[in-house]
Amino acid sequence: MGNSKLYKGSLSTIILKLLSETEKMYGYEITQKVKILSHGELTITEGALYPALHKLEAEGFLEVEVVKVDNRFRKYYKLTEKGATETTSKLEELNDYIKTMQALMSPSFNLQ
Amino acid sequence: MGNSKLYKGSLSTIILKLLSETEKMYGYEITQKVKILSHGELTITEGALYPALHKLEAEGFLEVEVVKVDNRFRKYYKLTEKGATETTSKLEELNDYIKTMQALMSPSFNLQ
DNA sequence: CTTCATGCCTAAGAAAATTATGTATACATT
DNA sequence: AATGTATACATAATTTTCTTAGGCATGAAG
Repeated sequence: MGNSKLYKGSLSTIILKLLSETEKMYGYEITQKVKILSHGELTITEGALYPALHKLEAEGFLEVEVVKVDNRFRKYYKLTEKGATETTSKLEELNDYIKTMQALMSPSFNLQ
Repeated sequence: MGNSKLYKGSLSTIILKLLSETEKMYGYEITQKVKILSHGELTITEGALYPALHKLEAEGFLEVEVVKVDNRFRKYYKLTEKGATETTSKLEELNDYIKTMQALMSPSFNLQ
């Protein structure tokens, strides 16, 4: 377990998708959720996550709300409208990629 | 067409898989085959392909045979034994990744 | 004689990870 | 009291792997 490789380019799609379902989440929560949903197959490193969140925010896809909980602060992220649109297009892109890869991996299904 | 994004990390898997089916191929041939199999969805740029081929060769996964055809030379690549093993593990890795992504993208299927 | 297809190549730069830290709180264990 | 683990944020250096943009050469078609 814990060894499914993260293909570069898919992290932002994962973040957006999770936020399209949970309204608002903070970074650490995202890493835990990914572990659970992937049954321990995928670990999001913090060195990848936080820069990705900051970039999505800078692009206007996420907005932040800082909340103090138990004397610790959390930065909750949620989708903007622009971010919701982006999520749709990222998901489509991922599905296209998976279809394309399956076509390449199963060439016998593609003889015309 | 021609806009399916190449997720970083998948190119070597594509090359290995194609070579596991066609015995020997040269670079240009690989770019054309990918276009056909992906129905024009995916274009492998030469700037990505040739360095990737050289790396796979350096790692001992491919071996080269230079052939002169029509006064032009071609570099045919074929899998080594080590390369065949690597292909199997790369394909498994890709399948795991796709399964994991589908789990993340369809969380309703993952409630325990 | 210019363009397109075939066929190889590399260099500069960007994108997006990994790896390795650093900071801080709080709780449990030794 | 000291250490480790979990929570929670962050950045810096490095590596991997692309994209973009070019170069070189042959041969056919226009």
